[in-house]
Amino acid sequence: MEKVTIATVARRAGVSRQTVSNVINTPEVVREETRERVREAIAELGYRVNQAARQMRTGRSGLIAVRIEPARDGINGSVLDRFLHGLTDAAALAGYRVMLYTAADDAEEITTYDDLLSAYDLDAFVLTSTHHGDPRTSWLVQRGVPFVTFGRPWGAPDTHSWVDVDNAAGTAAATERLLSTGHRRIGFVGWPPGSGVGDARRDGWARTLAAAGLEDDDLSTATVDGVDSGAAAAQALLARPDRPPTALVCASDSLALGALGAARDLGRDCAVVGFDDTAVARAVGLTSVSQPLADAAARCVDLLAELLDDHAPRMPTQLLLLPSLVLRQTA
Amino acid sequence: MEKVTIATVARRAGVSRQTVSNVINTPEVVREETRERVREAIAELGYRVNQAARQMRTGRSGLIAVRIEPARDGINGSVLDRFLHGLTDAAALAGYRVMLYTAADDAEEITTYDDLLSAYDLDAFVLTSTHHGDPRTSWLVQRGVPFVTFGRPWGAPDTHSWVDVDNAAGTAAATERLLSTGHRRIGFVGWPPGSGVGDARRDGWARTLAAAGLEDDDLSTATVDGVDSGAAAAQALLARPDRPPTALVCASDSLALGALGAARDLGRDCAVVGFDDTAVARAVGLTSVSQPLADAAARCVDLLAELLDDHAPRMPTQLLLLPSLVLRQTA
DNA sequence: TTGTAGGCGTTATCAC
DNA sequence: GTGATAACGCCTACAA
Repeated sequence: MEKVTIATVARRAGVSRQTVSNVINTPEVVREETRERVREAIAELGYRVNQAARQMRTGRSGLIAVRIEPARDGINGSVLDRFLHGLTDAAALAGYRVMLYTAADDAEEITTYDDLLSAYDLDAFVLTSTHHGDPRTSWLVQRGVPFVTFGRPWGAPDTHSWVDVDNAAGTAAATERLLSTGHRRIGFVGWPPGSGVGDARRDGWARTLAAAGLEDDDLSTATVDGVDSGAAAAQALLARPDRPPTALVCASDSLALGALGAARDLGRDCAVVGFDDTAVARAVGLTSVSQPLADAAARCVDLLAELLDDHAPRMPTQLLLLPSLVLRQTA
Repeated sequence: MEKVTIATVARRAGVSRQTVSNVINTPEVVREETRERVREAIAELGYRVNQAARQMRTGRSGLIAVRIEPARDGINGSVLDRFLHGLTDAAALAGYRVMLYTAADDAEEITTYDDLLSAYDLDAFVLTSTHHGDPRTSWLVQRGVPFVTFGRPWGAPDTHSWVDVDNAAGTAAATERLLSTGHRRIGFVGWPPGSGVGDARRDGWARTLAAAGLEDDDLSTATVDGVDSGAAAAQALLARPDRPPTALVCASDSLALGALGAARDLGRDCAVVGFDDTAVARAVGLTSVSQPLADAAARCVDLLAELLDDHAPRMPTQLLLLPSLVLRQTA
């Protein structure tokens, strides 16, 4: 089986190479009859455009790069993986492929951008885990590299397109659910202030309680993420002598799992809601807020496709997606 | 900043383009003095080879493809993700990049091979989740596409290189641990026979008990994977009127988590060991067998590098890696 | 609407 | 040991 090039197709269809190229890239410019003939030849021969050759001419590779992170504490790491899967799917549909890279920190990641860009002519990047003072976005903006972030640019101006999940809406929904099932003293176990995501999750809880006239800052506690620290924090809240909470909204499934254990140890009946709908939540029947990760990934690809779709540079677009509450046994 | 090509470097170093190419690809053929001069020029200009151009000439892209699967039941899905991370790292070290693709089934995956191969000139594939009667390997062998599998070719002859983890050794270690802590009636909660992995995990348990003169087939039960089914299976075992087991080895963390719950519900003290050391195991303090995934990934890259390293086609290599037992509270 | 001519950056071949 | 030349497959002018 010889290599099938545009020339093979041209010969088979009795046209020039250029016409074949036109059929592929700008079909509207070719007469219908010719177009059909060429298409048949393409199908018969099983011709596929050679990306490398196309890339040489156009400077575009059809490749999108995204960083795969080590599964941090593991329990919440699966979020990125689900996003990755969605991204690969959506990208394939739009005619792109996903390339992976790793990096230990922001600086190393920037070095990798440089590498990837000059060696592979990457079309775009998808950044995850954005944070305050993120040096990656400014680096990319400065060189005019197309990119989208999954996660808003915390503290920085909205100069690029991004997709994010409305974390506050998630904890708000959780809190409302608890209110609707009769709870009146609803606590919150969250992270130390300063992380955009963590603050938003706390806000959703606080805002909802305030709207119900039930706000009480004493019901909120902050700690580093983890099962043990979640247990300790919940224990402190539940052991209060005066009117302890009967339900807890948690900033992560790890914290929620700890809270669940603390309640059990104290022999207390306490409703608990986690965040991220991880495998752990599914396994232990924990009610949890679920991020629409496949959807978020698809939107990232949409925005990227828009960015890469030649034509005028349009305004950066921001998308805030709503999470959903997965009801299980704990709330 | 102009595009830096091999010609720019050649001009700067005062040599021809070909000499620069030689310095990059076959340095030993260039005189040391010249080589140094060229290397300096490369560094000064920040030159990088253009993969697309190289690929056009050599037909090799420096890309390895691997399939990313949906996080199946989720609880065990993280295994693939950890492998993926290791693969990306190891590949980068060896000068390769990892490209992702998805596929709903084997047939679709084979179609994707065809696509990827003809459009992107992929250098090789890494297959995971091998199974009995896997059509993918024969397809690849037939066309001479280099590949390595993570998972042995169940039932098929060893015609290609693979890396796998010795599942039986994992459950054997778990069983030995339980024996050494005084348990004598050790049960097994596994999957229905027929899956290579599941059968191997059962074998390790059975073999170890037999060696201790304690074999008892009645202590083994099989069920589909999942927390609930694990709970049911463990419950059946533990509720036996005559000498029920005091410890359980499980084929997965999901099953183990179920077993843990069943024991608690029955008010029974029962040691439990899971398999795969997932986030859930870490979260609930479950002792579990851990696969050396980063190592496995690195070995896959080693084998691939060997395969791609020009020269004579050498014998396929098979690597069986030993898992380790992560001790936590449950055993 | 279709065809022809060049060139993208690299490496293989073959002189020098 | 080094340099000139051609070719990989495609796309973008421009000419017909």
